[in-house]
Amino acid sequence: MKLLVIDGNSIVNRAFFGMHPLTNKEGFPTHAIFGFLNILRRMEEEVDPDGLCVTFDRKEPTFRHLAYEGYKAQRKGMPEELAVQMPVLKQVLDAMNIPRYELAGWEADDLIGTISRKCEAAGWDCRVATGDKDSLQLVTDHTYIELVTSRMGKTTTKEMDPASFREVYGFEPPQMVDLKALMGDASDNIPGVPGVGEKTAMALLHENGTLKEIYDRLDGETLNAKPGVKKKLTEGRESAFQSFELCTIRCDAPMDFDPEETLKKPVNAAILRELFLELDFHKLIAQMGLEAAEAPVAAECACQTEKCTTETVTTPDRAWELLDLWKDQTVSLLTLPDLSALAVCWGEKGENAALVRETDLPNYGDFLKELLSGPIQKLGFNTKDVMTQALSRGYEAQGFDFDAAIAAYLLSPTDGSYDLDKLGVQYFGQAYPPAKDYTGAKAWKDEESSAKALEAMASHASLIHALFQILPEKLQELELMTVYEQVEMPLRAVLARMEVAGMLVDDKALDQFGQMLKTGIAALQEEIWRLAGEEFNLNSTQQLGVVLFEKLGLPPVKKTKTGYSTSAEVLEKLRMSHPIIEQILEYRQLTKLNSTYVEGLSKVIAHDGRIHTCFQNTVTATGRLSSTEPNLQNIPVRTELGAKIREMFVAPEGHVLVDADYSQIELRLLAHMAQDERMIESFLSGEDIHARTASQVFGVPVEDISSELRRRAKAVNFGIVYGISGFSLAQDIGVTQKEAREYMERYLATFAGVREYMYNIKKKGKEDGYVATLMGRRRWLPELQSSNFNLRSFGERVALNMPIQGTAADVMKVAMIRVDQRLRAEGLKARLILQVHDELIVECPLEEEEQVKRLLTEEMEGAGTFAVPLLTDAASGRSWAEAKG
DNA sequence: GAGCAGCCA
DNA sequence: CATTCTGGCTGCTCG
Repeated sequence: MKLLVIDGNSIVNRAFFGMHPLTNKEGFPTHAIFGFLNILRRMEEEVDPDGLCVTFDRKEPTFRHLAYEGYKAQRKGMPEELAVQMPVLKQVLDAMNIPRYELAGWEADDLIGTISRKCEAAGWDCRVATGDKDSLQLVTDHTYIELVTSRMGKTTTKEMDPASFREVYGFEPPQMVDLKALMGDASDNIPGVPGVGEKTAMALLHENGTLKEIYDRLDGETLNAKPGVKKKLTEGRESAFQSFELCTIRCDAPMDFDPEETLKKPVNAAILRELFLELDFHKLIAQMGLEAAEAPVAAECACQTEKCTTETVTTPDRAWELLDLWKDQTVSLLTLPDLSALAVCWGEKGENAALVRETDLPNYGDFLKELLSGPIQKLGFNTKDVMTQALSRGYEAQGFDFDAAIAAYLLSPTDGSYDLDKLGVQYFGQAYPPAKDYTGAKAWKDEESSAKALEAMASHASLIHALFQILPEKLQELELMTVYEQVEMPLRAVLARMEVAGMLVDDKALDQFGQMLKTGIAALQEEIWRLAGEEFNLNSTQQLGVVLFEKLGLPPVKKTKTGYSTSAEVLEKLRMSHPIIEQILEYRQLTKLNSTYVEGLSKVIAHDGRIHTCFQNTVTATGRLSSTEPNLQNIPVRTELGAKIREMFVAPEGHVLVDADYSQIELRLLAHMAQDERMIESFLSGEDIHARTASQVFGVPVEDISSELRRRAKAVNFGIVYGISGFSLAQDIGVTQKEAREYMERYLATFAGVREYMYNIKKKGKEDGYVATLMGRRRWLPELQSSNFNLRSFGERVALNMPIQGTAADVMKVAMIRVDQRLRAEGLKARLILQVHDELIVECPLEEEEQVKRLLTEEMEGAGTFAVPLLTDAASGRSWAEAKG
């Protein structure tokens, strides 16, 4: 076991003086608290302790002051700005349930010394985070000092164990006291031996070991030192020994301390959230998952609060006995991604756990099939992946009526990941073994780690049980049940079928295309090297920057954090300045296509000749899906050469791909949500929306709109949905900022409903703390409360965009469920194989082509009813390129 | 692993 | 006053 002790005063001082000042919106200074929490969180991550506590000094005089009136005499009290933060910091620590220790008459150092020795006595290791080098005297084999230093706003820590201490100082940790007794310490007003500085002190210590020995030898006239030094020592004797007393950290402070009491406990999320809101620590609220915290959680988790009964199932008899037992109850199930091991929990609180491994149980496959596809009601986690695995084994998983990952995602879609250990802390304030214990690369490498992995799986499975007790209620409260039940849950099976179906690739053609690219790349590289006059790594932006902007002397248009920018945007501006630029742009295009698409895709073609992407349904902040391994949602289309990649995605013999996409779905939803009469009318008229916008905004008849005006209107239309600024619009369409602002102003004057919507949604977002889609999917927006302009502006853009992008995502998901349902109901062989945000692709036999086109159009257009119709374009062909129409 | 670059809706 | 348009994923270099 390991304890992390934070030297409160020392760290808060580092934070206060080492950081740029910060206040909340009322002007109350907050950066000492902010910095302290950052350091605390970082130390916790680095040290990974079992227990955690903080010590503080008190303002009362200590025994040192009483013993020596000069002690720390000239030291000033803390600045007012820092002093006012101390009580709030202590409130925060209390809300985090981190024990803090302070004792009148004693310094924090002494408490740390005492705590460290009591820790060691209890068999614990101790880590002390402090900025104070005096503490180094405490270093032992079981107590290390995490020395925190801050410079230029950056804090770094160095771990000092006995070895590293010796390396730095050349003597043993306790000798720190002797050193300081000799040298003194001006800042603490400790005199030491007047006239003896660091060099002399070090030399004396190296030769004699301790202060006591030095004086013993001085008295016995065996001390090896210059006469001057001996004189100073003789005169400074009393001062030296007094300093020795003052500098010695006491390890016997009168305090009751048991390391057990520092074991991590649940944070009081509700109080902590209040405090953080008050302090404007919105990012911390998000990082610690406190957005939805309202009241302390009542439910508890069996495996953490009481002993789980865990068994390992190794015989078919017992396995089938359990299957029979589970028929009448709801069990929670946690599987490895490849289903090669699983944990099942059952009982009132999930207090019984069964662990099953493919390697341990004969007929594991049959057991798994019965468990997944049989009548047992299951609570799961990432159940779409389980469904995919089941399908690829030839049967359908069913009875998964709860998915803790999806529930947690809907409750807070910006958390990034939903590992069960994280959810345990977030919702129960309890520490769980990390998910890495069973998903990590080395999790099953030997018996010991396997045992650990199984144990972790059992406790996580019981956590799913506990989450089932509270998350549905929260979904209900936050009006997320509709999206959960009507969209996300039924969508899982659709996605699983799509993943298993995959998309056929013409690997021969892909390979040929790659050969062609490689030839082109080699030629371009030679030519670029020739033009540059040297050979260099073209893929290195750094080397390229040197060649372009130093050797060839081209003007560096833009800089990045690390040097010159060589982005396409910059190169485009330099096109006319040097023939090399053209070649580099060409080279970039070819290498991108070859490495990301030709080689990237070739790597993931499965044995069936198809590519099976993985759709992520708990990733995006807006409710969209994402696609990985590979990402099939970013296959090139804009350039002629890039679009060739789409020719490689094909239908099998006798089949065809049908592609349908929504036409301007986001703008249509904006028209609906803003209830903007003019925009609604524009869509109802059925004319080209961008030309129509141009006509309305620029006051020119539609038939007189030039392609340039249309292009600009289109950019404004897109920009509005993203919450664009004049600057970016100007960049986008190549006009001055002034003109861009004029366009926006005219646009908003024309579409007054949109202007009002933009204002209202930001206001509502700020009041409610979140924005939502028409179906109720939410995104929390603490950024809207920020006093930081950039952060707040970001929040405002998101407030505008999320309801639109998110509603479009909801509509598409509903469409997918409907399409899948109808394809199956009508007994067609056609199957959905891909979704690209506003586009669906179905693979079907030739004879179903027309029927599928109609079906797709009907189900997509009928997926929602709004003030304007949803329209789709559908086309078909032998390849994706052809089907795109 | 961070930063850059570039692909998509 | 600076800062500047939403949401994603992958490949490459470099420390």
